[in-house]
Amino acid sequence: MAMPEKKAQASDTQLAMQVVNHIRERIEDGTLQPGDKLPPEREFARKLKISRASLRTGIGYLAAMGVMKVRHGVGTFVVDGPPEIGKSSLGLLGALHGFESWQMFEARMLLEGNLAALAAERGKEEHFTAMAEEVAEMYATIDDPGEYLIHDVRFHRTIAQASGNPILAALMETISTALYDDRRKTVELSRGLKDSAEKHREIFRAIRARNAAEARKVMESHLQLAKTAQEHERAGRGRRNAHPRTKENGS
Amino acid sequence: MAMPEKKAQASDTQLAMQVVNHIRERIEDGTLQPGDKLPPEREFARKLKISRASLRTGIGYLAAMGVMKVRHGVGTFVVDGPPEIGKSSLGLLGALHGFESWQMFEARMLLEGNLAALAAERGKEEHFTAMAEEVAEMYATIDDPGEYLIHDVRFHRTIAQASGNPILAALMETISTALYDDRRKTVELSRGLKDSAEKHREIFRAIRARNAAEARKVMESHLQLAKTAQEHERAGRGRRNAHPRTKENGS
DNA sequence: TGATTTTAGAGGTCAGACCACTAGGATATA
DNA sequence: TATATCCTAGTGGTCTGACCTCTAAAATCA
Repeated sequence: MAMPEKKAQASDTQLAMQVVNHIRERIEDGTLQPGDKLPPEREFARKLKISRASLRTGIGYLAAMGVMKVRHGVGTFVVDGPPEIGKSSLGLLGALHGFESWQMFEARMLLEGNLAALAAERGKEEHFTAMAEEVAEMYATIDDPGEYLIHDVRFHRTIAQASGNPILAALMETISTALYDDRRKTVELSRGLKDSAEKHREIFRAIRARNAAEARKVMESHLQLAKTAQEHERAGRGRRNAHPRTKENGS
Repeated sequence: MAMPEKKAQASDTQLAMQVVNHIRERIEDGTLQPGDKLPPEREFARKLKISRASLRTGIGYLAAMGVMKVRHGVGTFVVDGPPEIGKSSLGLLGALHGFESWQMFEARMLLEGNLAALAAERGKEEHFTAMAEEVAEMYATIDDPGEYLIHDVRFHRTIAQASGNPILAALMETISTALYDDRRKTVELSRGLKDSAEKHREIFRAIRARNAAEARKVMESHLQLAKTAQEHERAGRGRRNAHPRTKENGS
């Protein structure tokens, strides 16, 4: 047990924080596990002796932090899957503080490079097996960019797990997610899937060989390529800078 | 301009997201700047043609992400100060996924080490000046742990800024905040403030000399010391493991 | 058997009354 | 005048309870 106690920062609504703390306790004592479903709002509110509105405020808060997941008409669940710190805040904070693309890439490269190095030092057989599998799948789906990407993501995620540091993994997950949309387009358009698969195999080999320095280096060069590819592609299609927000999120 | 468009992830409430997106646009087009105040809820809700409840849901979401700050009886403001990704989620996610202390330290050390190296490469004169000032202040407040800590934090924050990558800076800020409480106790209890100041000066010198490798190394050894000190101190006072959550968050 | 409709359960939104906090102005007091 | 106290306007916080919408599964029909 570790995380320093971090109770309701000053200024957050009392009742909402009551909900947050209640749930925190349930999580800490193991009553709530990832994937579990919360009681219906009306019932839960009655149990906590607060109004449904307040309960919802608290749940909204948890949802925003990526701890809970609300499904309309179905229920509210404890989030499952890899943790992501600050799930959806990167975009907003980015707009607010003027983050730039190259900074995202730099952050990602730095994190993944180190993740790869740590994975080389601490990875377990099971991780290697999983990585090998994903690499194989990449080769197998080299003609199906959509499928390919799934294994690509899984491969990187496995490395993150193998690093043995879930916090770093979560940070990486956060950044990757933010980069995801663009990356998807890139991968789909670039014919370089074979080269990409090759690169991934190199990374895998370095990690399995427990060569941390090499793992870091290959990983960084891999991401460097992705970055460059994306920049070219981005430069290719005309810029749409008329209005800062062109809501072209179709894809 | 950079951040990939990241519209309402599936499943988030429509109206609340409408608020979020509205504010996002205002931020992106510069209408809303850090520190700005939002209109009163009743008025704002009327303007957006949604109920106050929905508006509040959206604002709560933004507050949870660390983008907005609500002050009871005063108003709602765009957050000022250094960005922090996933402001308050680390603790919850930690409890949920079992993060451990050493992982926090490792993450911090990795981030700050790289931040220091980048600062050495890219820092500007103004940053060096600010750092020098903080170091001087540290020496000056060596007998006042409370004051000392303020400059300590500012010093590290300046390095983060000097790195030129606000995303990495934000990540480090997040982790530091989570570590803050414990760290505070540590610093107060350890008589090593003089050594600490010394260490900070070393870091500063390495950065100003633009010696990235040295900066990283010294920074890491500094944090390593802090970690060790904290562990000793933690071991010193009796453990309280009876109940996983002993709500002794007084102090 | 397979497609369609119904329905129960859960979250989403709303309106409007009332509570609580903050800051600053008005007033009383020394 | 200086200072302490009170009052009040403005703003967020909470509550109630009705009604809307969505999902998934059961019931029904072809």
